[in-house]
Amino acid sequence: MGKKTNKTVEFDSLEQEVYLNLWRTYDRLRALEEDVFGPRGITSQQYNVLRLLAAHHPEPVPTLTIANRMISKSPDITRMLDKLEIASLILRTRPAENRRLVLISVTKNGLDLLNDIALPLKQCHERQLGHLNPRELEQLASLLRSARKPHEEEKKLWS
Amino acid sequence: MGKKTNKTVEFDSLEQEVYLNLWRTYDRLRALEEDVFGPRGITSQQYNVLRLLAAHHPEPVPTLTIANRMISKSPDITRMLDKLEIASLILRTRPAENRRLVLISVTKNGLDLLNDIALPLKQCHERQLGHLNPRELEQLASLLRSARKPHEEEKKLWS
DNA sequence: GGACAATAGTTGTTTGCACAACTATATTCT
DNA sequence: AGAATATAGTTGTGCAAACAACTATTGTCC
Repeated sequence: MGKKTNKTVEFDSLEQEVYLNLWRTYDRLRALEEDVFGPRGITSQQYNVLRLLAAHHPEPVPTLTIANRMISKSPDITRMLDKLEIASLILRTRPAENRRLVLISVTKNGLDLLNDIALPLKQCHERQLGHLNPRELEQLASLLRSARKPHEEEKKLWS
Repeated sequence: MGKKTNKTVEFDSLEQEVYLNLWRTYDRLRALEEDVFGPRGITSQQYNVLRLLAAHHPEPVPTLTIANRMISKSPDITRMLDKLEIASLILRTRPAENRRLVLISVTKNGLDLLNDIALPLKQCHERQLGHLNPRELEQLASLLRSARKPHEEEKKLWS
């Protein structure tokens, strides 16, 4: 009784164990990424949007296409793009042919930011996962893909 | 040029690929869990706190010990416990021996909620990951543990 | 035993996320 | 051509997370 117990919380199932490990691991690695993005005044979601736009550059991309390709879906896409526009990292245009669309393109500023962040980010990824060998990394990526496969909506092919 | 390109965003490194897969997979599976917790007016963080308290029950646990064992660290522990206390799922006491501490214990209500949620949650985990076989699940859990190992502070042994 | 430091929580503030309701534009169907 | 429907974004609101500054209590050490 009086003894300071250090009981561990057992898992209820193997599936739960995997899920909690997934959560914890994501959380730990995310914290490292935030050390890269935070000081540069950008979130990792915003970075991924810029990355997507750069991949399509110089073609612009409609707002909701971006939203659908985001890793973590954000109904807040408008306000997020607002911030990127204020920082003049992106540009919005409303084409005359279809005035419902708002087309987004990355600016020179945006491309420069991507460029500046590339090396520190690569180093961050190295710190995050560089201790695993390529075989383990491939295996992990593959298992993660299988894990979420039944839960992916088609058409939403991010990255 | 005029052609509707459907360019995919390439990964800059294997590590980045794994990290983005981790993020996406976590996000997809989390959405499923929220379907279980949301309607019951509890978050998965709160659930994990109750689970921790139940594992120690009837011994109470100090506030910051809980905070340190949480999967995703929350500086917001006080306000989170406020909500659990209002829902009378936990109880707070300030021991006379050390009045800095606030000891938390789970109530009958809290234990009942855990009980009610156990089956639907188990079914959710089954939906999340039941399509992987036990060998794959073990392998995934193991790779996830290795992945975050260098980033775990000792002493913060969650679960 | 009184100043200083360490421990344990709390509160303030800002930003991000989620859900839903809303506006504007284009397409379809009779 | 005009009503109904579908598409594309935007805005309102409430809740949760992140970071830092603050209070209260206890322990340490001349």
